[in-house]
Amino acid sequence: MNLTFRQLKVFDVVARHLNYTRAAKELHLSQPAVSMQVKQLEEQVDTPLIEKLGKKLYLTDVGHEMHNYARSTMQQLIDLEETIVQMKTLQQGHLKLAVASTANHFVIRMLAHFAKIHPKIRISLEVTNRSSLLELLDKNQCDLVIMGSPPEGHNLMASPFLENPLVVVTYPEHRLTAKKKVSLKELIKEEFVMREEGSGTRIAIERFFAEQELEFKTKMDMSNNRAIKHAAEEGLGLAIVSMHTLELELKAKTLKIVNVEGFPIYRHWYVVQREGKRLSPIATVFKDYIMEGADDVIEEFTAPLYKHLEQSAN
Amino acid sequence: MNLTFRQLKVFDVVARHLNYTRAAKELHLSQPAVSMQVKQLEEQVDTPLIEKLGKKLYLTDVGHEMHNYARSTMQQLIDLEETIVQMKTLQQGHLKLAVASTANHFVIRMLAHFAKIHPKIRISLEVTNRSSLLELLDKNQCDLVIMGSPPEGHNLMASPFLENPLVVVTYPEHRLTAKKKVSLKELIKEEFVMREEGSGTRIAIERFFAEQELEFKTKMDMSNNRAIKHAAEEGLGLAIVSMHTLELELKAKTLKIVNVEGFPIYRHWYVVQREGKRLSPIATVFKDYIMEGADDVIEEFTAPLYKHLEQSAN
DNA sequence: GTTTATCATAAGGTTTTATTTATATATAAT
DNA sequence: ATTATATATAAATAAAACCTTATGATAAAC
Repeated sequence: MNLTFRQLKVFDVVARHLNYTRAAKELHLSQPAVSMQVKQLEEQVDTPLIEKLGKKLYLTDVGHEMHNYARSTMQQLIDLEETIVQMKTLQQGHLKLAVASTANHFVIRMLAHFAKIHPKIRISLEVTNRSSLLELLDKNQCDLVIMGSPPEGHNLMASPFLENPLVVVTYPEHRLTAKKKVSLKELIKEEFVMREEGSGTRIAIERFFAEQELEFKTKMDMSNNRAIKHAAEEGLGLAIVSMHTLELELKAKTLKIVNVEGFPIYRHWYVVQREGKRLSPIATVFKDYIMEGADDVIEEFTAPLYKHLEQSAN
Repeated sequence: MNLTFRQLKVFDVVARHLNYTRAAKELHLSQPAVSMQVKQLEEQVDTPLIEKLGKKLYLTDVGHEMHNYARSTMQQLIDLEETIVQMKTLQQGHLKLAVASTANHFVIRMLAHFAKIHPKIRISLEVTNRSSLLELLDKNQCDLVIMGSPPEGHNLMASPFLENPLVVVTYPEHRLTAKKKVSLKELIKEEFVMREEGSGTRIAIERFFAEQELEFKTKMDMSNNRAIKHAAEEGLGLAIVSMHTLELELKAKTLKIVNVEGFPIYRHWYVVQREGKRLSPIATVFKDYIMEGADDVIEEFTAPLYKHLEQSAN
């Protein structure tokens, strides 16, 4: 059976009017054109759909079935069109994000704002570690990833959108917090609580010390950023973390920034996507938002943090 | 937007495989043919449906929507086809009936009429005794059975559709036929020609006399209704039979109804089907016909009979 | 009986569609 | 760097779909 939408469309009009001539007028066609469409449809199902008694037309039983089908299918098509338009105009859509756990906190802030601007958009957010992020990108299971130090050469396109200061922190009573300036030599006498090898933060820190031709002592390493901060609070060692993860701890004064020479280490946060990937409309908009439109929200978030940074230098 | 079913069909296969080459194989087409169908579909909605990252294909969001639509519409089309085939079988179907021999005569009248309404229907009619009827039903070898007193608890569904008067008959010159009213006491002095034990008619008669706490004398019993009537004509005894079997004999005046107190015994004719059996379309139609549409034919058949009944009372 | 309205049929032509082969391009694997 | 695999593009063509005009047929209305 090989129907055409044209046949269904024409048949629908005929079935509504039960009159070929008037149907032809509605369709701006000649009457035979209409008759032929119906006839072809009847040939497809090998059954009469319309029956002529005297001068009047009637739908046969099969004709009624066909009419139902035609209307249903055409309505679904209209719905589909609507959905597509909505997706195109961002009144609908699904934004699939994944973020590094260290970025979680401030990304959620941005998302809260973004969601208000686009209330009908559905958002999925996956918070996970570096390797899972890369896997998600590879499998095309998310639109965009936000992370600290994207690897190169993975067919990825990374755009920095915000500086990401790494700072040294410890519990407030630590003797170094009282100092106006701590030299690197002094610093490396301390023991550190670190992110695991291979993590973005760890790589950045290793590179930094390597450039200074210094080595640091790792007391513990763990993969959870919150656990690291907690360890620092408990005095297990100094921690080097993104300042953006410290909002709560600085406010509650459970941690304090140590003003070390050469710190903060300025890295960046990146929006990452697969090279060649055509972003969905909503993903495009979100990326633009991150790169340009979210300044206010970011400012609001980072300003208090930078204040703490200034304080540590006084 | 002017899609074609072809595009949807091809797109569905591609969406399932996410691989043009394999889709082409399934469709017995060249690979470019497939690519082009998809491309045309994309042009229709003016949005990419499939995206290629590296060597792998993925559906876009809109692609997913389209895929849903395609599958839904095609499934509906399959359903429609099925429905149409079923409807068509109404015009080429096969109605398999079985009737109790006593019902034979008037059922054939109905069938003659029904066959005129549905000229392309093939009809099988089996006329047989009660136990064979039940066996046919049990083996699902017929659609419907028409009989007098369906047994209960055999997973059967029986619908009464016509009253079935049992009357006492004998040859016209019998002394009882002259009487205006014959009492039951008088009746049981007579000898009877009966249907065999276990037959529907016999069961009904036995029940009737048991309720009256009377006993009747069986001179002969036989399984053939026509033989019973013949025996009654020959004066071997009174017969109690369904009035519906008497059309010829009453007309030819070879038998006459005796007006006995409490007679006729009103039983019913039933259409019987296996419980849970999905009747074929044509069987459904025939059952509807019996239950409602055949009134005229039945009336035409029974009216003369009831006249004979009235006469016997005068 | 004639007219009118309506559908069916036929012939003809234009456009669109479906498909193939051949070839180019791109990616991943070796 | 080369090869193998998959998709994209182009050109050609055969088939079909679609529509029109002209005409025939039928039933109801006048």
